[in-house]
Amino acid sequence: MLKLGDCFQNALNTEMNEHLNLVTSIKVLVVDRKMDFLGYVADMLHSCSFEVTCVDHSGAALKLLAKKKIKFDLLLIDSDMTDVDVHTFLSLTKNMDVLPIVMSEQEDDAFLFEALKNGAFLVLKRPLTIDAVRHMRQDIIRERIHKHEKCKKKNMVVKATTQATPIQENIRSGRKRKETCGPMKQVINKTNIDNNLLYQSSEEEEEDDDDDDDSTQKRVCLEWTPELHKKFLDAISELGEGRCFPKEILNLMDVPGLTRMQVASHLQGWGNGETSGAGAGDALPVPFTPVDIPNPYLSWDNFG
DNA sequence: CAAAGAATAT
DNA sequence: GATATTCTTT
Repeated sequence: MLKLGDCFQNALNTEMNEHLNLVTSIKVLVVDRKMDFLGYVADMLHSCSFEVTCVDHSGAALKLLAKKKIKFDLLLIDSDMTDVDVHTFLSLTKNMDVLPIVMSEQEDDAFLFEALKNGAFLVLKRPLTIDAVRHMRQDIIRERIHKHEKCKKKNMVVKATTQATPIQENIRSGRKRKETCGPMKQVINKTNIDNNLLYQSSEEEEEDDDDDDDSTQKRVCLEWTPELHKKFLDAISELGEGRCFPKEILNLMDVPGLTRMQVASHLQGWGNGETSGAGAGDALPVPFTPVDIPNPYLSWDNFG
């Protein structure tokens, strides 16, 4: 027997579950090279019911973020990392779906500005206080609420538009890819991030790559910021424009977390454009000195 | 097999 | 249009 009140109760329950989902299992990745501080921060985060993963250098952090095995809400980075400059690190995480928060000893505006410009959500003074952590938690929850509401709206729109269409199962346009029979390409990459991982707390979170809460997970992709691009150019000019291979560029750039593929892709895209021409619209005032470019066909137009 | 480079896909 | 991913060649 269904009483009128039950419906109401159900609605209330689902709403409560919704809220519960939005305020629990907030995952944070902490990056700090100092172990003791890492422990201190982790404890504090735990006490505010965060799920904490700690890492002692940025390379490990970038790998974890790129793998997307765990969907981190928050990235807490110490400003003085040995392996890479914070601002570079920030720009690397720009398009990943996390809120980056920088912990810093410094308080000057120059630093603050640079960090914020590079995508930091907040810059906090060290040592972290419990209050700051509580605030961070609220930031995340607010973020989640906004996302959730956007999602709900989107779903409603989708439902409305696809009302009467039969479920056309993915006949992807164009040619079919990899329909070849034979051993599936299921090479499990043995990534050894565990070497760099100090510890992972909370449960062992083994969700497959289905979307957990919020549907579409944003595709992460690297943004080639001017800083990164400068490193790239420096590497190339050091190698000589003639023979510069992605792997060597990668090594020379020495940016943790950057992959050879990404460099290759950038090289391809960059190479298609103007290669150090007579400065049509070069965005960067990089003192790029081309080394032995064979250019026997200088424009004859110059001679009338 | 690994890496580069070209061709596509997102 | 920028970046990623896949395919083909080296």
